[in-house]
Amino acid sequence: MDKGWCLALDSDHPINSFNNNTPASVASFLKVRREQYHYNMGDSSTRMFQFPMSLAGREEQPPSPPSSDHRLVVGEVDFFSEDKNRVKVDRDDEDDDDDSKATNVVVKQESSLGEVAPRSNVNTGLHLLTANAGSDQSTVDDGVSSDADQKRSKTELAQLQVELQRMNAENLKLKDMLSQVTNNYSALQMHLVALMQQQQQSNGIESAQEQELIEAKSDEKKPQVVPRQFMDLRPSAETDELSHSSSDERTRSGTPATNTEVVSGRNNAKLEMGSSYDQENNSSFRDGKPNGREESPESESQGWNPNKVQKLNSGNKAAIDHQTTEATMRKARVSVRARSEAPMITDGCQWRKYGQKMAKGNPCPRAYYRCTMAVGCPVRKQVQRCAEDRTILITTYEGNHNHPLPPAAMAMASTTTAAASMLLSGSMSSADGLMNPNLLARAILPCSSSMATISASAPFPTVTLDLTHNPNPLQFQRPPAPFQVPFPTQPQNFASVSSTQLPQVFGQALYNQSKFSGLHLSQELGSNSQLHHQAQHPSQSSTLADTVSAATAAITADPNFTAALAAAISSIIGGANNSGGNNNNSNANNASNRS
DNA sequence: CGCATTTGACCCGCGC
DNA sequence: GCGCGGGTCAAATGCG
Repeated sequence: MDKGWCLALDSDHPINSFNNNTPASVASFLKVRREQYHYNMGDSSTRMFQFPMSLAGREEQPPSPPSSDHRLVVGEVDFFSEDKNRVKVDRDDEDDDDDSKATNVVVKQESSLGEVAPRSNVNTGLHLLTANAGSDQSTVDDGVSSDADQKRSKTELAQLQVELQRMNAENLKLKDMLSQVTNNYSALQMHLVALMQQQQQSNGIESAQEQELIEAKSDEKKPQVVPRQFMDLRPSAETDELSHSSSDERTRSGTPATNTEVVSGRNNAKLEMGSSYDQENNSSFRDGKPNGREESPESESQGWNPNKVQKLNSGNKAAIDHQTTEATMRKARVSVRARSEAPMITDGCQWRKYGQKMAKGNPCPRAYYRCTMAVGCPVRKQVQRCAEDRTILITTYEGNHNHPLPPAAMAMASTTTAAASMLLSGSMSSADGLMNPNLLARAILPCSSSMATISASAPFPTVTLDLTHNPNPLQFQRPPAPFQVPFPTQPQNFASVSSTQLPQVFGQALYNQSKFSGLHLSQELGSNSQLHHQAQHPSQSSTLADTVSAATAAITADPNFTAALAAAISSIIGGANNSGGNNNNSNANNASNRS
């Protein structure tokens, strides 16, 4: 500890370090003072030097006073405690900024506590410490400080304390706001899903028999299914069973409840986490049956309960319904097209290549990667160059990370998750299972719907973000450096965001609906939010974090986004009439083509 | 030696 | 049922 304090001693320690607004920073600041004071005053200052120590010890150090004498002092002068002394000081400071008053209070406490250090000593120490280091030496040499200096230093200290407390209070407020927003968002989501579920039920019924059957099923499923779609993109565990059963069985009443129960333990856990866990849980993308391979005891993911419901509802419906249902059962994918000379875009995650195949219709091989940032992380991606334009790199992401992500990875991860989330949630909505891609795209990318396309023709619901065009032609004329997501570019307005920033903007736009932007502030908060994976590492701040924050701020502040999102939700709710429900995404074809 | 990549084999779904 | 193509596995290989 002491060593640490010594190291913390910085002669140039700026007062404005308090901007960090953390007790730790204050503590370190005070530590410096203590160290200097101790140096100046020698042993006689022992008690007094406990003053700063108590401050520091509160936050970052175990209270281990060198001697018992100091205990009283520690307790009494701890500004972070709720004790009366502190309150008194605060009140005095707030009520009256009079320097002398504040000074008096402090001195009183110290005097009463320690009864040792003469006022001059205390003041001298504070003065020395408060003043810049350069002046310390001179002051020490003089051995005496003026009352004005003493008062000034005391006042400054008091002001800093007040400021600190004010910031703490503000911080708490922000936290409350964040949690409130998160809760509201979750509640809204649940409500929306519930509404859609109801509409599904009412609309999907074609015959009395079917209706009965369906109702029975949906009742069983409701509680579990509904949340899952939003809270967890990952394919429901039921999938496993579903996969086991033949397609014929799917249309039948099947065993949704049973299925759910089978995996309920896992699902519940995930739901409780609120998150993120992986959607795919594992290994394979295919929706096939369970394969005996190592990774997938649990399953492959394919389906969602809503899908089942739909199937039940429209069991004998046309091939279209079947098609859309099938597609929905698979995982949503997010495909990003970007120009890059690099073999792979830098998205902040660690990937391990596990396969490469030649895809039909493209002379360029397709590489398969899986996320290695955590064991068992289900996220995979495929990387392939565009056949037409080899400078375009197509990266397709699947799944959600089941581990915290560094800020650098968060942008893309949140992008994919948000896109998938949007895709799936939107897919529930539209009539005849087809949703308006423009609407969705607009909701996702309010500034340029043309960049996001949705494909139902692909084997998986896929959102494609085309970052190869730039709404603002001037912005994309950057050298063909390896594509990096996101670019730590200068902050810009959301409305004029460059295509290269879209991933992060895109992701954050939705991601932050649940997490809000302040996220960097606390880790604890992250656990609440439902949609996803990532709990950030606050420690890894960087320009990226700043960029993300800037984008987030811009997005949340952008009325267009709000409007677009509202429109999307309205459409989803309103458009559910025809739909059997949940299905997917529709239209535009693109992305992954299975030739 | 450990880890990552390569690459052929295998599994699976789908269409014919 | 067979072939095709996508996706994954895992032994072989390469690299630091």
